[in-house]
Amino acid sequence: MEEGLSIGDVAAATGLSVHALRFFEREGLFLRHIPRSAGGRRVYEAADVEWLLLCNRLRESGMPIATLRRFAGLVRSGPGNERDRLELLREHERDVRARIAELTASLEVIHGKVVTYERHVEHGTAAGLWAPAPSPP
Amino acid sequence: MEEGLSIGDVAAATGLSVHALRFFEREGLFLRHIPRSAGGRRVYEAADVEWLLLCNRLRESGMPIATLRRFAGLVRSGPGNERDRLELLREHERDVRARIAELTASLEVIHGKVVTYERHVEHGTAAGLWAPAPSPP
DNA sequence: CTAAAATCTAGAGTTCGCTCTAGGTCAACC
DNA sequence: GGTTGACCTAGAGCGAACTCTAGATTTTAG
Repeated sequence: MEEGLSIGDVAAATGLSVHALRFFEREGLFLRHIPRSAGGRRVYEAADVEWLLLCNRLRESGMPIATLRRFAGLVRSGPGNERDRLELLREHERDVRARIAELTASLEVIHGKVVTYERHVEHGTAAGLWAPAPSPP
Repeated sequence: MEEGLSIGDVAAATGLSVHALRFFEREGLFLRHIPRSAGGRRVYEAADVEWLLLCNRLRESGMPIATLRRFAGLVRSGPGNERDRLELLREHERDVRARIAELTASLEVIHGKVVTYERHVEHGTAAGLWAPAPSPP
């Protein structure tokens, strides 16, 4: 057992499938070319896993692959473009905040419906319910 | 100009495209069969628009079309299944809260990155930045 | 009356983000 | 040394949710 992680190790460590890892590589989402062993297998390092964990955060928070690729490209091309990286991250932060606000607004509507239905189920009050013939939403 | 809204009116009122409205109909997302005019055109009513606005909220908050179809089916089949509707809505509310929590957690990580880059850009501190050769994330 | 705009149906096409298959090679265990 | 299991490449396939096309009809405006 040498230094270096197999694709299976990385999959286990990141929650990504081996298919997804090969896909990420094709998409140019890594910070470096992943070297191969004598037998042609990918050999990863801990830093790759850390990067992938950040990628997971960015993906989970709704960043599209294309944007992630841009960010990876900026990081890959080394120091000097930190302003660009900052701008990209700030924009994503704005998007995430907007998405949270939107979800919170929807949540209030949905919770209102839940409360209405709870009252209906418990007290037989039908006011505010959607129904085809008798009562509306 | 009689009672009844054209598909274009409903598109304008809901923000959905006319294509999407026809698609929604094929998918069984309406609470009733939308009647046609003498010339074969869809004739909607205000209640359809209200339902679509709720659909928009549910869709924006991440409810899949399949679930929306189940909900529409419950409402369509009239009184008697309010417990099922309540359960469906509660489950969705749980999903939305979970999604908000996930986004909030990611937001903290992202905001941390933003702060790190801000410090770097303003003070030349590179600690905590991803870079290929010199400095890691 | 005519030309343009809106609508119709049926079905094909698109985008995103993987996921899976086929047909191998390579490595690890007993 | 053989057989299982992990891995390889290239490329096809998939599910979700629309979106668009084609070709015909209908409505509206001038």
